Amino acid sequence: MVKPIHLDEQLCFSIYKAQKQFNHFYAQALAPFKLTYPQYITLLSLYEHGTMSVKEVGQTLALDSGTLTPLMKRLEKDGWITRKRSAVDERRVDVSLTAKALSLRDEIYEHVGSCVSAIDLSHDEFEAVKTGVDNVDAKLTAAITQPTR
Amino acid sequence: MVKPIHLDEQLCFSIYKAQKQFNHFYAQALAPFKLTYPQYITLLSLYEHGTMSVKEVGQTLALDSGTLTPLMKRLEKDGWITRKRSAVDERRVDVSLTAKALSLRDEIYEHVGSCVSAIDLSHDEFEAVKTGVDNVDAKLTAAITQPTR
DNA sequence: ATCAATATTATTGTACACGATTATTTTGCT
DNA sequence: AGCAAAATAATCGTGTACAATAATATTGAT
Repeated sequence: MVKPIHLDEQLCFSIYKAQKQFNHFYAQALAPFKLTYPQYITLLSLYEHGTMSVKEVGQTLALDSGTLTPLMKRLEKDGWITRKRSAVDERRVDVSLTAKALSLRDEIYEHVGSCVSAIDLSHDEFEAVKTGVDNVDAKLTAAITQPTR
Repeated sequence: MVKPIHLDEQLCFSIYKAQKQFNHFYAQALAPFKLTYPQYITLLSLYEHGTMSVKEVGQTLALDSGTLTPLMKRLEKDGWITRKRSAVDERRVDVSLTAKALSLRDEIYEHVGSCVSAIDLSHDEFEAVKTGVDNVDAKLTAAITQPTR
């Protein structure tokens, strides 16, 4: 007497698909800048907080060095950021935005903003979904750290 | 006069993080079976629909052969599925569940079900979030195929 | 001051994801 | 029948993710 699991009734699957659609959406929106979505949110975090260590960027994005180190190297190669060992603490690598990144900031904001507003989603629904998803994320975090019973 | 973009106010970022948490959650839940989340949903689809071609599986999961071919080979190596060229249409590769997969089905359903119920989420909120996310997914799909204006 | 514990980044290995291309087979048009 | 167009998988290249490990630097307790 086991209840069958139907894929289309799974919240995880809805979120899995929506995340892929967002990726696709941002791939189009960011194409003029030749940025991927993870690269874009890395820049967003740096625009917001200024120069940070790799660790600190990782905390804002929930990513570790295994993901960020190669991603940062690509951003550096494409002239968006610079990476420099901290003189104060030689373990740290400080990541800073280049003049190019700073000068293109408003253009990115404007272009992405116009693409996003093309999604026909009311402010209220946006907020409702975001609150709900954030809550699910929190519940998952609690369920993961906690033993399952 | 460009409005700044704050990462934590972005719905895409909430969904991005929630998807990663689900991945983490299922990695724990599926550890006894040595399955990843994408492998798990592939089995779910096969449990639901029976033998299908790679193309058909791809349609149920929104994945293409570039992802599925190597994933299927791993599932085959681990004894979950068999792959066979269709006799009727030599272009197709039919994917079928093995006796192992069929015999473990209820065990997987039960174990995953108990893990999921450990997430403290009311039925109503579950439905509300899922409906909202599905709607966002649909709006994104419309925004992508449609030109941005 | 010493040295074990800790912190930070980089590296390695495995597994997706997906666009683009290739190889093979089937279908549809004449 | 003959052949261009379409369909299906596989392959290749690039870019995440993340666990585990390694390498180096810092801190803290004695």
